[in-house]
Amino acid sequence: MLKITRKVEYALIALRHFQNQEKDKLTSAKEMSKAYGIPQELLAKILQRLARENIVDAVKGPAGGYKLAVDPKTINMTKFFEIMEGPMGIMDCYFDSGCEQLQSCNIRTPLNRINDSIRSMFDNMTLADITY
Amino acid sequence: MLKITRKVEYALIALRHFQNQEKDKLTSAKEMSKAYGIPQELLAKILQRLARENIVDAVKGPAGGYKLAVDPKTINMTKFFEIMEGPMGIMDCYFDSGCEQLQSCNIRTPLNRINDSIRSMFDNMTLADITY
DNA sequence: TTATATACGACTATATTAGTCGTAAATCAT
DNA sequence: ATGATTTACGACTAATATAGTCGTATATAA
Repeated sequence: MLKITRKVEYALIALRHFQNQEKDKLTSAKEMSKAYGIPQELLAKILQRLARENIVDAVKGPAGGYKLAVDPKTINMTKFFEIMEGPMGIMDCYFDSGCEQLQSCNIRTPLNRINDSIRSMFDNMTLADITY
Repeated sequence: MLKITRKVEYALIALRHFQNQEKDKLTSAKEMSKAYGIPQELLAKILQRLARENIVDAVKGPAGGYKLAVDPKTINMTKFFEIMEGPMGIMDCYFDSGCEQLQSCNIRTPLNRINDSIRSMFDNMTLADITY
């Protein structure tokens, strides 16, 4: 119920890590997984996604690793969550239209309002608000 | 990711139903399950919990059913969610202290802030805001 | 006494999330 | 060149959480 996933959690830990780091210092998935007690393969996949989305830069080879590619101020949290997890809504019918009960549903409108509130809260927040 | 559960969803549908209803009119789980396409046993369990919490009154026997017991204005949403689902927090360590990674965790404080924001948003909302 | 309804715990099924594994490709040092 | 190290990525398995079902008991109106 209204929980963020580990995928998001680990991504935030990683991003915050980069911030506490010299600007262009690389950190490998291995180092980081040790430092924070996160399964290495899982963290690796998460860093890979962040790299694909150009939030971090990846450098291959020995002494390779990852570093921040952008200023965290420029990435809003709604976008960030949706990069990591796909559409963010407290109920599926915010995006999906495949709900059988739509006819008889009497709570769609108020839940949409709540949804909008949560989204706008995260819209008005950037990665920097979390990683600083 | 940040989803409400069907348990909560069905509970809200039920409560809204009662509001659109004559004040003391009883509705059985069976009727309601038909009207909204919700599995009867599941809805029944949810109504039973609402009854246990004195949010609705239950009347047994033929022609029995449920009706609102309180003014929805008097129940705040945080409390309501926690009645239905237990502790509400975007991460477990908001309540639990059993996290192995606490030492190295670098995102607890900012996530707590977000959590507080969400909770206070729901604290400032009553059931009536959803069921009207 | 029968039919209907709530009460409730135990159980099963399904979906989501978390984590692992195998393999490929880039890169650096020797 | 070759081996060690690291990213890249999809397929797979494991664990957990959510959704839904079932059996049985109890109350009550007709």
